[in-house]
Amino acid sequence: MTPSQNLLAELAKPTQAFSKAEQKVASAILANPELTTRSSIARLAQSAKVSEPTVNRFCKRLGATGFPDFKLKLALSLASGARFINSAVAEDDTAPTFTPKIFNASIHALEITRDSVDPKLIHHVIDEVVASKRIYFFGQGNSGPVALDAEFKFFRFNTPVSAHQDPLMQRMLAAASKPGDLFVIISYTGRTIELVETARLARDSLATVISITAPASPLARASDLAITLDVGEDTDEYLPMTSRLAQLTLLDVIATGVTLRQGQAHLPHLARIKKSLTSTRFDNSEQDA
Amino acid sequence: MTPSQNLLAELAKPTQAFSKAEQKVASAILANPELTTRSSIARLAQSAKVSEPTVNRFCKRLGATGFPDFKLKLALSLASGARFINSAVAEDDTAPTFTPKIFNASIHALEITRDSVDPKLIHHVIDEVVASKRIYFFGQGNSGPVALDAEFKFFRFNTPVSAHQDPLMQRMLAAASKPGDLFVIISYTGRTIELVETARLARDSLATVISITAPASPLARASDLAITLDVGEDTDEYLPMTSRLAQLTLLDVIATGVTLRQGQAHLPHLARIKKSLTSTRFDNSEQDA
DNA sequence: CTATAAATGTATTTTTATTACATTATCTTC
DNA sequence: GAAGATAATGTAATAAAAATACATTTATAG
Repeated sequence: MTPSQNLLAELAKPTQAFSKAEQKVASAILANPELTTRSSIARLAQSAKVSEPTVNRFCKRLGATGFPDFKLKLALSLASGARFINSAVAEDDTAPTFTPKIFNASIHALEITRDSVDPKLIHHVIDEVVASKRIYFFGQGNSGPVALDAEFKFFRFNTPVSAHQDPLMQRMLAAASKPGDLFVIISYTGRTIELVETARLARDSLATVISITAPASPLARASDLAITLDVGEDTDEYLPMTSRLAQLTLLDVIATGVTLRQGQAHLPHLARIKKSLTSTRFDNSEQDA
Repeated sequence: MTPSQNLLAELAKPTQAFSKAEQKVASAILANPELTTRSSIARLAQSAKVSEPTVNRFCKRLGATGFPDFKLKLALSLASGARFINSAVAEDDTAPTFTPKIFNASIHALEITRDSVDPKLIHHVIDEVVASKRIYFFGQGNSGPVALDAEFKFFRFNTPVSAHQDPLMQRMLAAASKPGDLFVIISYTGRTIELVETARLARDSLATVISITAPASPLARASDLAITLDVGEDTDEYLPMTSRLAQLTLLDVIATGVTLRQGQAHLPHLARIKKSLTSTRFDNSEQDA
């Protein structure tokens, strides 16, 4: 663990072996870390009621080369992690307070996912997508729109692709599948009975099944490859499903990987698609009152 | 625009009216911004081959109170924005390298949006949602799934809600609308002709139109309230539409705001919805081989 | 060209941070 | 529980860094 990344947490940690004077410094900083990053050593020493060298020693003990370096690291840890400490939405929140909280929660979910995804697995998934002759995206409920979004994204490739939310349709497609078909099943919980059965049907027909779902869930186990997300949510009544964003971004990653794999060969195809949209748009310059 | 948020971009901007000596300072900083945050003014002056006061003036011109403050702001913009400066996906990227790039681009889009959204506007939007008798979410293309996602989200409230992607259906609904109806139109470009016309039809019928779209776009002008997003993308062939994530999160924010506004009154309603889903799921403990 | 203004640099002062060393408190051992 | 040792803290001096005032140069307009 790098001490620079979480200086604030380090300061607040009760297990820290600070001496009396150092304790004072720590609380003075925690009282207003934001201000501290713009203070002089003299000001901080005064507000902590200790001498300046004590502050300096305190900084060095925490891994900084001196006070300025400490301020820098404090500012950085303030910028990254700190905001999340109390980001639960409360009942008395108003627009200015809950708006950043929700954005931060979403950002946090993406950071977690970014740091936990296994690139090797992504690589394998891309292999499967490239090798497939047909792709189906399945999702129900909240994951339905995600599947639909994936359809738009993967439409750029020459492989036929479709998204389905209807359970019966999903079931029929899975039962009628054949080798070379790829099913990408998206489910936050991985416990939707119909989707798990659909996965089994597809695999019985020797199609490939990839899921984006919860770790160690029935769906993950029923798939050939499972990208598992553990964003950990649904606990707070007010905080929304941040997992969709992680799922969407993951699909972006896969689509990008496929694009890169296919190389320049398909760029004309993309250009044609883009061109087909221009007539539906207002010109960038033109006007309407 | 806050100069603190994007110091690096500010430095690199070619339109900046820097004098000769200041130009030197800018390039010296850009050559190694990371090092600059830990340099003294003397060191930077030397490496830029200018005098120390020139550096100091340079800092003040860019909105800092002095050199230390400038370093702080530089460090902050380095912590947030910097990762993205060269995060364009390159043709020789592989899964381990492009995966974090794409996540970072998404995170960046959310950060930008978080910092640019006007909470007052959000407040007004929530007012409209709460006041409405019926809500329609419209989107086409990539924004279609966003509209659909919103439908799921807003379904929790007692107000009837539906999402539509079909242009004809959208048009008919708008034409047949009446006061109390709320149309939320999602469009990244704000230039889709059909959606703009739909917005006008709805307003002609005295319904309310809120759009989530590009600033100063025809759609924004045709709406009662417009939440504008300027994520700035679509330039890189490989990087995906990060704006959808911003749109989705924005809708999360609005939904949360409505939930908070309605208070405890509707919690039983939510509980009933949650309960209705349990029978479709595998039990958390139970198993299947 | 000259007058003027803008830009840059030099030298100085002020502020800030660090170091060396003295003092005080705390702990250990008999 | 007192003497010696050790750690913690503070005082005062020094060094480093930054900002200022002012001089010089360079560009610009008439």
